Amino acid sequence: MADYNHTKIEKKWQDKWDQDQLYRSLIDESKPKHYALTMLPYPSGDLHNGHWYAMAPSDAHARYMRMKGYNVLFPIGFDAFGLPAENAAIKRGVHPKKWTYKNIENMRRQLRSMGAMFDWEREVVSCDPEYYHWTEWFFIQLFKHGLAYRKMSPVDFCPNCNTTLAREQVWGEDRHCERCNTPVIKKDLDQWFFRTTRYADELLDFSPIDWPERVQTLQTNWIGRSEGASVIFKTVPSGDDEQGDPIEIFTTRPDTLWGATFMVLSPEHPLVDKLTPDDKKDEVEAYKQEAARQSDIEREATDKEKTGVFTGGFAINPVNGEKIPIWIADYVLMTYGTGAIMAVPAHDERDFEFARKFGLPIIPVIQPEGEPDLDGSSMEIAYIGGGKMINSAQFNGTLVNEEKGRKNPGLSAVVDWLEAEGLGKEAVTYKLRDWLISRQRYWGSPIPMINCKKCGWNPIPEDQLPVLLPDDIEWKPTGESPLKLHPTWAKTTCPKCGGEATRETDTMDTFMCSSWYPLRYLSPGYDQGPFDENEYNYWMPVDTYTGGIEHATMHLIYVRFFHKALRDMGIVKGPEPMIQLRNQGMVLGEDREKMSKSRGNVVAPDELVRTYGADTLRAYLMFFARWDQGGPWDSQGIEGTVRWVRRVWSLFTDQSAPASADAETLKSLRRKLHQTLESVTRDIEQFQFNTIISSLMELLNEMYRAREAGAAGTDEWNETLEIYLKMMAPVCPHIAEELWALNGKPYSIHTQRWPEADKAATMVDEITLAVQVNGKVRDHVTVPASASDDEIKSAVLAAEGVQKNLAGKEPKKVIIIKGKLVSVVV
RNA sequence: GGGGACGUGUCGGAAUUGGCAGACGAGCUUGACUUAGGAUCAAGUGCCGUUAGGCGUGUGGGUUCAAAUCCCACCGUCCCCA
Repeated sequence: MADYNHTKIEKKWQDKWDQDQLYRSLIDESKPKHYALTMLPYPSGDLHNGHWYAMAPSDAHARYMRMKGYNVLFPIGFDAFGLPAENAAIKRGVHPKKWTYKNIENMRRQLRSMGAMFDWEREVVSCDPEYYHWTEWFFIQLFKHGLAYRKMSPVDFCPNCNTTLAREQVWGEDRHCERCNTPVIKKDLDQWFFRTTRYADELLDFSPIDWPERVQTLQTNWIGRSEGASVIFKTVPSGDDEQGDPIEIFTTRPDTLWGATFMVLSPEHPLVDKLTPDDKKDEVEAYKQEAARQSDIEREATDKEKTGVFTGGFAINPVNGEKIPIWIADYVLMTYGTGAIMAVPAHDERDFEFARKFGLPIIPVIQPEGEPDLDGSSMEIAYIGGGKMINSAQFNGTLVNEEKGRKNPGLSAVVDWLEAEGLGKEAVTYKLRDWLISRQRYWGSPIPMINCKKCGWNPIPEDQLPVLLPDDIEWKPTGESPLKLHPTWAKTTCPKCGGEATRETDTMDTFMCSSWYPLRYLSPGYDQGPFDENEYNYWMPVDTYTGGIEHATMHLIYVRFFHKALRDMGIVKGPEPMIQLRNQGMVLGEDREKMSKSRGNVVAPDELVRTYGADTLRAYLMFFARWDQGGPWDSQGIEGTVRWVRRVWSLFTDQSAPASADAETLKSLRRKLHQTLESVTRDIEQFQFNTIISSLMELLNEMYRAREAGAAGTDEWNETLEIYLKMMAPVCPHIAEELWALNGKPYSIHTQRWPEADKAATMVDEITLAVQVNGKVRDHVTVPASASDDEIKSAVLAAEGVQKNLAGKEPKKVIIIKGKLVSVVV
């Protein structure tokens, strides 16, 4: 038999599968559907090992589902808008469009070399006008339903490059520009937002979906729901009786209102200037400047030395009429709650530190039961726990526990009272913010909006979509959207009054493109809408979604928000777009660092495919680490997988040994086969790819031994060969197909049914039990599988190792774990 | 600072979720074949010990007949925080 030539075999079958449209996925009502989706790549130009690591196992799972009898859709496409294309244009003068499509061309070739079951007829490219037509259309639908709105918002801006920066272009603790290292500043621009916050509560409900606990935790923290109350404080700016603007605060602890001894505003709070008398202005202004320089994480860090400035203004605590000073401090963020807090130093760590540092009064209002009375002047730390309310007028004695929100009796009672008195109301805030989608960029989907001096902002009529990106653009990093500098593009007429008007020149965040791409795969050429209803009804929702966990708080929230918004507009159905989510880990370089060109630790899959073949690379990627954890690449380690594939080849192509095996050999071969089938089936369903390969290796070793014992040619042997290839097919599709054909089986192995394990074959006649005496293994006994507890017990007590260790004593207890071990307690 | 994940041989990892720790593979050692070996095949490989046996899943404690797995404290590593 010929040697294993992976290059020839892989080419041969890829061509044949292509020609036969083996992976074309069409609606087939006679079969259950399975929509398997892997996150679409950004066309950076080179498919890296991370892509293979994500996609090859996903493909194996999709192939398994197909063999299980599902009609499987496993599409692929390109998330093709984005900043790198524009950077290439600025640096090298290549047009983003040209750069992107050239990269896509190369990546298509690389993706094909993987031998995945992608249906290429369904490929989508998000920068195609046929695609972004509908990205724009969705924007208009969101706008029409009040989910898109315009608001002033700060952007990161590099004063040296004179340009707005994306978040990923801002680096380091000091937040500097990636290109020139200048610290960035904030600049306010009018921008478009989507109302993700409207869905905050629904996004917290994961009950309809099977997503990893970790992603649920990340999203829950990101959304950051907290229950409490909003309370209005009146102000007296200069300390006399003159009425100032009221300040609304949000607190999760309204039960501690009586302990509020001062108030803290975020330095950015709009009322700061009004509250500050002239003699304090310089000091306050200086502090504001300083605070603006820091990141939110730094500002919120509780281990940081507290800083702040007294504004000179005062507020009236509405529950007791006390006049309390208003400070500003960087630990209060304008972006959370109302940007203002009441400070209760006795019961909040940060307020406590602040009060101690600046000598502000500390009044305990919660007394822990069974403890000495708290004393504000001698307390060493804030008391956070529950207890009885004190110093709180009519609420004295009310119980406060550690629960949050309404579940806390004291808190609930105070909220009811605040509402009855008109002093405040129950409130919920979220850390989640509305999604800012404007980008001052060229290479993105245009925002299909027109601004008219008379009629304001209106969407472009839908029959005029898509708004096309112009090709003739100049590349100057000016800080403005390149579209703004185009001489004619922005000039248009108002769709309402027909007068002169201008187009929106910002483009959309590319997460907008990826928020709906599963829908476009359904019918990529469809021009009557974003997708064909028939295809939708058959395929959606996505059954299995795979990709990196790094998208947990971005793409994976946006895609859920988007679906829920579309559902409320009647465009899609169901509570969620993706039922099952599984995340792979990351392949690190051999130096255990993240792979990157600058570190020079990148492993190129093209080269590995050339050397070892796609099948071996696929198998090794599944074998070398836990899929959900990832790990460092080991260029030596792949040799084990190389040997395995070669040994498979060699066993299947050389079966010349005679058939003269004894019954026990054949029985145990068959037992191992069906045990392996059970574990491989279980593992593939649980995305535990590494143990699939180990099980197949173990079975192969057993097969070699059985062949040595003369098993070749027997029925059991032939059954083993057939099932072995079927189990191997999802992992190594090419070699499985080749050996299948060489063994004279009907094309294609990939349309075969996944075999069912023969439960009876996995059973053993005799079982060997480990025997423990006082927790230590002292002997083993072999008993018939059908032995009763009494029979096992007498066999165990007769065993030499047990006798020896009992030393004549009577066992107190004998615990029998069926099929495993027996524990004798003396 | 907060939130989360993790810690098993020289290395990657396994352990059917409380039941014989170290499957499978890499590496290493020895041997066979060989002009040759970075090919292939065979045997061995957690630590201590000549054996009997003892010890062993980051450290210390606890629960249990039984703990890598559950609980508590500590140490360490990694990830996330618009």
